[in-house]
Amino acid sequence: MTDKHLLLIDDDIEYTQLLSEYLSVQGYTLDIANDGELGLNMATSATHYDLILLDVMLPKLDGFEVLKRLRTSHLTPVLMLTAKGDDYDKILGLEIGADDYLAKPFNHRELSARIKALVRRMAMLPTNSTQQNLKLGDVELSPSTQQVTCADHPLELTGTEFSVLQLLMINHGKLVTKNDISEKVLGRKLAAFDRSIDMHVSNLRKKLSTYSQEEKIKTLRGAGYQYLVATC
Amino acid sequence: MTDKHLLLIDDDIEYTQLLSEYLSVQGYTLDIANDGELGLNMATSATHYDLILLDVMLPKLDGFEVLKRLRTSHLTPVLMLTAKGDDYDKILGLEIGADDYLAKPFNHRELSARIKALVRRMAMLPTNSTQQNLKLGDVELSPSTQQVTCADHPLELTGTEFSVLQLLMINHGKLVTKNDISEKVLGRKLAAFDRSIDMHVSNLRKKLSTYSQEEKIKTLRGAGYQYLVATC
DNA sequence: GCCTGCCTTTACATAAGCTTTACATTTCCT
DNA sequence: AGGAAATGTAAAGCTTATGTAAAGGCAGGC
Repeated sequence: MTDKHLLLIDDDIEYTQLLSEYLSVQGYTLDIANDGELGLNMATSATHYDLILLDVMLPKLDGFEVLKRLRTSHLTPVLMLTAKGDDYDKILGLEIGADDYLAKPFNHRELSARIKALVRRMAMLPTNSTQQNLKLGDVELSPSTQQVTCADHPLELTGTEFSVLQLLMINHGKLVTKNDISEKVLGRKLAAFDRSIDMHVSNLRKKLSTYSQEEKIKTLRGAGYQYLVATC
Repeated sequence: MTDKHLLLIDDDIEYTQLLSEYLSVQGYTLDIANDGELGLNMATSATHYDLILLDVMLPKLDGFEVLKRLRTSHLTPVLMLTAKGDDYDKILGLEIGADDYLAKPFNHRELSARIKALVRRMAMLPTNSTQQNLKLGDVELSPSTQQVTCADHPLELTGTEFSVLQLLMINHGKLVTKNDISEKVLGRKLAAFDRSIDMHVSNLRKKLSTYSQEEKIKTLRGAGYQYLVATC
């Protein structure tokens, strides 16, 4: 039913077996790593995990260290587990980027409920990563080369224009508020009377219109902008 | 620094005062509701909350009920609090849509860490994604795309019209007073002889009637308006 | 130091849409 | 029925958001 892919990093082999069975029944696919090093490798591999269950006490690389290193490159949600009921541990874990924390021994149904809650919430995130190539209608955007083409003609975009277009394309069909654009692209809150975003959008439209007639960026007055999905 | 807006729903006034102070220092803006009904109202008002802290034991409407009703229209993250350490409660809360659960008495720093973790994760979402899509009869409303369709035909609504319709649809079957509409949509009290709401409703009706005959918005004279539930 | 490119600000025209006005119509009360 | 109050709505008025050209400013490169 759920078909979500989880990674469990825990050195207690008996325990992992048990959890594995329990979570399989719930409809999750579960991979297991019995030490921190392997766990980190798997977590950062090409395999996409929807959620990582991470024990704190681990051989080779402890849970905090795994989390810290994972967070340098990945935003995968992490639920930490620990034998200690130590508050300090909890707080530290959450501070350095864990999404939830559960002290052993825990009720399996609580674990299951917390997993479900996290997965449910994560499903709301836009699926596209910022690394992915995007193609919508006659517009193609390639993050690796910073290149955008419209009807096969390359466009000369500035870095900011590129980022704005990318954000709009990732969220195509959806409203993207000016404040979101400002925060994500310019790294600052939208101030009153700040017209920068309008200008970048205006410039984008001008460049996009060079090789294509159809309107691509729609204004939602009082709200923001929206990249129109191809109607064909 | 954070500047995040939280809503605390808890009837223990002393306790809320304390938490309020504590969280203010952390840089959060905190609104407080001392009963479930008020809390639900505030949570569904035009004010956007980044996170709701919800006690289970509440006068008028208990925490579970508040959460259930909130979730019919909003996906705002909720952290539940409870005096009981009851696992069953926790699981129930998480099942019906809470994002986290903390048993009282808790370490303030743990609360703070969990809030931070949730807010951090939620910051990755587009702003308007915390509102549910609504569908009643042949009318569909989608906050993320700011799109309303009637019998599968898209309607061109203004921002205000959209918000009025959303409010009416959220409270379908119930009376929504003009003052409520004015406060939640326009952000101001309804003044005498103010006909704005009437006009917005009038325009809405006109647009809705384009593709559908049945009356959708009923006038309750002297009181307000009501979105009629589909009779089929 | 001086380009050069790009982001931001300024300024103004324009358009969108919210509010007000005015009047017709309906409802309710006595 | 008569009248007051509330509502429906077209149209005018007004406020504000937006589009965009042009000027200003800032930083990196040569």
